[in-house]
Amino acid sequence: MNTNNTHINNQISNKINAKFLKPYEPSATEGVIYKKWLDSGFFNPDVCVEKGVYAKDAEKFSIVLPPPNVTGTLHLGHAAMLAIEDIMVRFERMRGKKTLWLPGTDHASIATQSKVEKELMKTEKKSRHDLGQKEFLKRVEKFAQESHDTIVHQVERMGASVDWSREAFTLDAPRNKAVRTAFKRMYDDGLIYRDYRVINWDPKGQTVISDDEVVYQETKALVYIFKYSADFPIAIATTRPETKVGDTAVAVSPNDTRYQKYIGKEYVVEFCDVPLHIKIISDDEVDPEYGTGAVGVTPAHSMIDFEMAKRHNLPVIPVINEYARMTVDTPQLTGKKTKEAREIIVEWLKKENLLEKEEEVDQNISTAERTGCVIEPLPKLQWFIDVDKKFILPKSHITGIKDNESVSLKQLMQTVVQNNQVKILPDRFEKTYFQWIDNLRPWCISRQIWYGHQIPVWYKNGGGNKSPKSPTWVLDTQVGNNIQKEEEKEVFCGVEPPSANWQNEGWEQDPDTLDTWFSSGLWTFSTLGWPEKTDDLKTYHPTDILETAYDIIFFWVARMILMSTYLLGEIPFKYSYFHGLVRDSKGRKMSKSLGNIVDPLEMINKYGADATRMSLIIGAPPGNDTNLSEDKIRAYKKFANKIWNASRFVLSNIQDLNINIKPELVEKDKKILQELNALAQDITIDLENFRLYLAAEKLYHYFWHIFADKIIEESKERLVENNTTNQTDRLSCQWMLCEALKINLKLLHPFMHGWRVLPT
RNA sequence: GGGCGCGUAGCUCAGUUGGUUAGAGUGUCUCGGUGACAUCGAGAAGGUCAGAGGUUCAAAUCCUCUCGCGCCCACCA
Repeated sequence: MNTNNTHINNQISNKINAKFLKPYEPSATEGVIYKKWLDSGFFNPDVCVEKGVYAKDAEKFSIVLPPPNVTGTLHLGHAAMLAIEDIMVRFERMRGKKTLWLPGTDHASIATQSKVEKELMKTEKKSRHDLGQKEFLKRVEKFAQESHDTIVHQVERMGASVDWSREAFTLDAPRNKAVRTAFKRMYDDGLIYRDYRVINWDPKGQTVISDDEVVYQETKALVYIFKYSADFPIAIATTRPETKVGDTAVAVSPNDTRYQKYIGKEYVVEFCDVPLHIKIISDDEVDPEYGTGAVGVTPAHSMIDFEMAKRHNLPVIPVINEYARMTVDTPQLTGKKTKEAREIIVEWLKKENLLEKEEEVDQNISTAERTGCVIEPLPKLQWFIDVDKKFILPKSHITGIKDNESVSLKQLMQTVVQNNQVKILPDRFEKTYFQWIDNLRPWCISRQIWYGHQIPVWYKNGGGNKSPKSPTWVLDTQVGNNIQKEEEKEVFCGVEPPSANWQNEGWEQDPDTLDTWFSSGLWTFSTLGWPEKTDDLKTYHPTDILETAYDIIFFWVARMILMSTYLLGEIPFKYSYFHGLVRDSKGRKMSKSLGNIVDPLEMINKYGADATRMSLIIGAPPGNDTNLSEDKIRAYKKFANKIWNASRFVLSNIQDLNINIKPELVEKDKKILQELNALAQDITIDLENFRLYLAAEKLYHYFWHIFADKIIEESKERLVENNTTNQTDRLSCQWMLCEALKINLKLLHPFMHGWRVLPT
């Protein structure tokens, strides 16, 4: 900033009599400095323009803070994120750009709700249903508020120069309006639709989750090869015998000579006292080489089988419910847990001599990200976003896509990265990104969670011509009936309810809430006031950099690109910079169960925020995981102390220097300053190219091993006061030291916020 | 099955587009000094840069293969 030279000069001249504690005490300095900055208002670009810090028409630079979940406290990953972004922001601010770093928090629906549920069960032995929705939500909001306050405090302690006046929350009123607006628009374009299909059900969380929230875990499983009955011609294999009571077909490969003769035939068998009607079908999906070359088709409890059933018009018979218990109507199975049912059926198979083989295989079992519970695929009516459906994009700022062009969301997501409008750093993650899009299926966005944005859709009995897609191929099963009922209802989707008096007119709002990533996807522009046409939106969007951990590239980064290109016709950010995961000193993931979580606040208290920041920057190129040890943080506390003491030395040796009159410099000093300016150039280039880790390391090395070890050491002789023989040299040396220190501190400022101004 | 990354000093890791004796922190050893700094200074030991082959005047860096480790994605019952 243009004020800084005067500022430092004043500090220097005022310093003489000031207390200059030794050793350096970060806790005594950092808080004071941050407070000064907060009070100055310089974190707010409007204030900066007002005070003339930079011109009204200065180039802008904007970053939105990835909003931390209000599920508790920040961890070292957040600290790394704050450090990196603060460096970027302070660097650009110093270069005179109109800089905005917009903070906020995320309601993280399912994560927050399950956290509170867990706590409730632990302390009061109650479920959320025991409390009721209203009371439960009160508890969640209270918890969220407390977490928010903790997080804000931690962000401040890190020294993050965010503009608090613009703080946002993914579940506050303006963001809710944005969510409803986005939903409505997608609904009208036919991109959001309601469909009946097999989804990922989390029996513990009692909600559906998206494909991305499924975590695969390698386990050993038993595969059973058996026949439904003694006179059934084909043996099939399964790892889940309990689902077989829901089978409606056996599928074989169309070219499989072994089974040709059976295709099209139908069998009625009694399987573990359950009557089954099995049709033999042929489908390309079946691999004749694998297993017995024949697949038992369970349309209700397998996504592949469900699709197969669709193609062959097979009945869908659900036999497992939301609590992972059997619903099939036979005394020995009804109400049993799936695991128990499996044992019963295997026993029955053995008894009937139908089990041909049993072998152990490696299997990827799907579990829910948040609860860890094994996923139960169930057929359900849910809301989805269609990523393949074409729609008209009215206004496009996207290279290669014209106004009013017909495109799909997938195309939009692919185009902006392909044409480099959004650059992904490090670029190897581009491959990951494209691979994800290629495999992308409809995004399930509805959740049976209480905490979140309620779906802006209302239903009314009667009317009913706006019904969702009819699953005509579903037979008259229990679930089929439910669907029929839903279908008879009139559907209204709107930013606002169907009428002011909707409750009394028989309308009911959809009780489901939205996937938390739906609202996160809007973050770059919902925070700037969208759907309102605000100045902020005009000035700061698209943002310049989105900086986050690589593990949310799909959840968040891709969804932001989706939402922004669709709703605004423009990219959400120009660069997507990914940092790695912060692991413990042995390279393990930090987790509660391992007890190796390092609390950033504790490190800040012990070593200072600047030391903590430096330890997270140096040796951490984009995208690489870093192992962090306390030793490393301690090392940078020593560095802070070094800066402090070097500054003390310089200041106490230039007391008789008139800093307003530049003396004639000797060659040696000219050269030193030239070299330092070259370093400044070099570091600027590093920062422009996101090589923060290199810039920080170079600064560290220069300050300690060149400036302190060489330049200051060599200056000691030259500074001797009674060295009257060469006053010119002494004066030159003084000036050089003062100048070099100032430049060093300026260069250090983005990294170590405590060194913006000299301590008083 | 597909993709990505890693293997550099005892330990944890840097090394930007290939270019002088390969660096940092930490640890070890010797010495110094308490008027910037013991959260210190000077110096030392310690690396066939996983292995093999290739490209090049020149390779830790580029290419191929091998070994070891980690991660992500995928509807093989």
